[in-house]
Amino acid sequence: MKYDQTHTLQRASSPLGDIVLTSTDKGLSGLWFDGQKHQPDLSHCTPGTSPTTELAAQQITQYFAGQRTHFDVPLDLSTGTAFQQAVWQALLAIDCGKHSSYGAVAQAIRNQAAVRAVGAAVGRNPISIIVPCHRVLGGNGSLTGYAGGLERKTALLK
Amino acid sequence: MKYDQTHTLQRASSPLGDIVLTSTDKGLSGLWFDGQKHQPDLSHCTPGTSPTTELAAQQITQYFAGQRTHFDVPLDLSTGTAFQQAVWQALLAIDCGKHSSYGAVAQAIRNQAAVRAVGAAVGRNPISIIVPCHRVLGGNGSLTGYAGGLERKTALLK
DNA sequence: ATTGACATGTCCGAAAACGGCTAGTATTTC
DNA sequence: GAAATACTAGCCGTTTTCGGACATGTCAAT
Repeated sequence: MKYDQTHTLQRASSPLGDIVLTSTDKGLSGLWFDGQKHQPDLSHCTPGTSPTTELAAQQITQYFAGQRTHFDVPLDLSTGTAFQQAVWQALLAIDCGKHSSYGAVAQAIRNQAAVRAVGAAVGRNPISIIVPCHRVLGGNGSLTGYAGGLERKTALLK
Repeated sequence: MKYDQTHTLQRASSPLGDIVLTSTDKGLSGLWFDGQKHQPDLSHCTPGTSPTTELAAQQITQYFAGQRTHFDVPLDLSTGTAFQQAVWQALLAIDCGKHSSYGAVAQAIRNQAAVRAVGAAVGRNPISIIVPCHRVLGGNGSLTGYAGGLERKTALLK
């Protein structure tokens, strides 16, 4: 996946490491930990800030400070396929403090059998933290994987 | 083994501890001492009473009072495998006051060699007391085991 | 075009373990 | 010697465990 020049790119830092934010005119389009897995090619983005990235960075800071459990930044998830968007939308329904499983998500999008595909889609989540991909555990409650590293996943589940 | 909602579940008490009775429309399907071994999952039963459980509870009371040596409650043993049902049927043929052995039961069901399997089946007897699993002793007349505890077994052999 | 690898979960078959045993040999006891 | 224990190895249905196979959507690499 290549993000084009219409994406604004801003850098910031967090207790769990530096992060990168990107946005389009439709909303926040990306949020990755530095050097995490599945990070797309951002070389064509125009560095800088935008109201959206600024707002997101601010809310992320509050979130890590424990002063926020819910985000209200406009999101632009149009980069994914229809299936991926459905999965990511389902993730947004998991409230702070709750968990889910890959099977449950598959059920939520009425595609019971696509459990494995859900796993792949969750892994490609472009907006860490805000789209709570870290709240998805294995069916038996076990931590399974995280594009940013398992230690970050456990930290986010505090 | 899981007992479904079609089973009615009633509680009662006896000199040897509290007991649980379950029934279907075909007859009494279970009778266990509270918390005994091999008790199946009863969480899906509908609590309440039925003519069958009432009758059984009444006859059990009489039995413990020494006023009864034989039961005539309709039984539903369909929960077990074919082998288990055969064993349980064989147990019903042991009159009050008499004993048998695992080997003898094996012989009774024409499966001479399945002595050990008989032991396992006897242990899973779903209807304590009425199906007299406590009257089965070791080949040398020794008490061997009882899902509800050996002390109950000796007490029942009074 | 094809293939293979994934942040999984379910199902089915085969294999192994586990008993409310027993009869047959060893070892111990008088 | 005889009689009490102790260990052994078969017996067989059930239960538990384990190992594949499979389904699904995407992406990266042939």
